Amino acid sequence: MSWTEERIEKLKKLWADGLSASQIATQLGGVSRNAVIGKVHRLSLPGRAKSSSATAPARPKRTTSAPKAPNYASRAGQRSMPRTAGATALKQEVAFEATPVADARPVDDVVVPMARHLELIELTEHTCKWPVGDPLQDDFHFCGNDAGDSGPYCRYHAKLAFQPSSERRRAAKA
DNA sequence: CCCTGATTCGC
DNA sequence: GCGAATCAGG
Repeated sequence: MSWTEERIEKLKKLWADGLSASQIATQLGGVSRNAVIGKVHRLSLPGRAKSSSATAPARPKRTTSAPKAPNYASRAGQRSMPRTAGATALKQEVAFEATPVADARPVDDVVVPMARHLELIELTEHTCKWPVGDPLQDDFHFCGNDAGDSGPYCRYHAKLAFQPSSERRRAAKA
């Protein structure tokens, strides 16, 4: 995909909201987190403030014109990207109010890539059991994405549920 | 292991 | 301009 005006706007918004590059990439769809970061740089958007390092610490620079055998066995086979299974895009374009108030987000689907909208009875031991919506509401459902074998949640929700990571506590509402 | 952003550079 | 590969760090 290419960087259309709309997609760039979305990128700016999400980046400004403090979402991680991978999360932005997931929501935009069709791009990797690297693409997002690369774009952020090209747009000259302010990156994440780093204490002092990470920026200009005399790097060895990558070996130019060198075969550089990529013998990174530990890095092989673990790309990330197509987490979207034909899911519908979020209702992004819609609400784009000019309200200066920044605390009126739905919270629940702000960072959720997609959901299979499974009902309780449809859950299996491999479906993400992350609840979406209000259990007291009729439209309550579960994420339902593959939760693998290491937990009750899919990768994203496992992150949101556990470890506050290090950065952004915003989106990770209780 | 998972993740984060930052940088370089071939395309 | 784009983004994969890579690096550096949590």
